[in-house]
Amino acid sequence: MPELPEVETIARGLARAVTGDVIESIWLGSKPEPLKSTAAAISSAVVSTTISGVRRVGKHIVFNLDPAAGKTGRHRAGRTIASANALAAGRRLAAKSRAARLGLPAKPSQFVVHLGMTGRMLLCDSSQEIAKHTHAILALKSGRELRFVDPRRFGRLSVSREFAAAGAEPLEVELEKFISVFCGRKLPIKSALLNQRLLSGVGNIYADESLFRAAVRPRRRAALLTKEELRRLFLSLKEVLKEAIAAGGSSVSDYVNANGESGFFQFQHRVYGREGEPCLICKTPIRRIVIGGRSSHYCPKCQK
DNA sequence: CATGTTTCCTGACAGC
DNA sequence: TGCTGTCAGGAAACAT
Repeated sequence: MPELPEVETIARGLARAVTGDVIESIWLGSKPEPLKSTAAAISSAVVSTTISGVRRVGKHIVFNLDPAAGKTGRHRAGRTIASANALAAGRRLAAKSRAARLGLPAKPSQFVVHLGMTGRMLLCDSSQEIAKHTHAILALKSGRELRFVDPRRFGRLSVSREFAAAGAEPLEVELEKFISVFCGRKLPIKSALLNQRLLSGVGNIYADESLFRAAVRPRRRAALLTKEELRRLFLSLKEVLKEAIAAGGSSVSDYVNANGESGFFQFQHRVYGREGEPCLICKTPIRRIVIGGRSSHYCPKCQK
């Protein structure tokens, strides 16, 4: 399940690998769920653009697209994508943008990917077999392909002019702002951490891990945490996110980076997925409860 | 508005 | 073996 550290790892890998490459065509699967924008809007925003950068915003991967590539001429006639069986129902779109047709200078745009639970954004050689549950393929001038694969279809694809996350970035937010975000919130601190309007990018694993490090129980009402507890949470969250990024993220279900490699932060989890196992500090069995429909792991002795 | 609940979706796994 | 049922979870939609 990709959260901030996993998406950061993927975005960094993609930035290194595809910045400067040109998107020549896009294929979108027949299942409409992963598309937040219309297929036509995605196609016209994406085709014949140069990828000028890739970055993470919250749990989103944002591709910055420079339309300059569209001016250099028509993109090639599309290569036939293999495995027609699996892909026959899809739409292959390589239409020029409206601006390009009208001879207007096209504006930069952004291709935004949310991986949901099981989404992957893989950089593949075009000769590689197309995996089951592939919902989008971006063909690049270099001959490679960016493929969006998502069995559970909780992931989302969209295009935007200036994508911005609603909540604060946990790695950038300052203490004062962090404290004010939880002010007056009656919901459990665990739920508040997961609320993307408050903070962007924190998911179930790092919510549990940061609460353990801060010695705060997940069910505590956010508004009732002391300033000192919020300060500890603030520091713990930044710390655990940085450590996880350094480890290439956590591979708990099927997360892999853009090159299909696993992370290894799952071996450093102190409470997540450790129900019944001894607390690493006091040996008390780690407890698992459900808060807002999310499994939550904590040490009943260390966390108050 | 704030908060709680349901929904989407498929693979993995337990139990029979 | 193979079926059925349950669970996992991000975030939007819906209900309270």
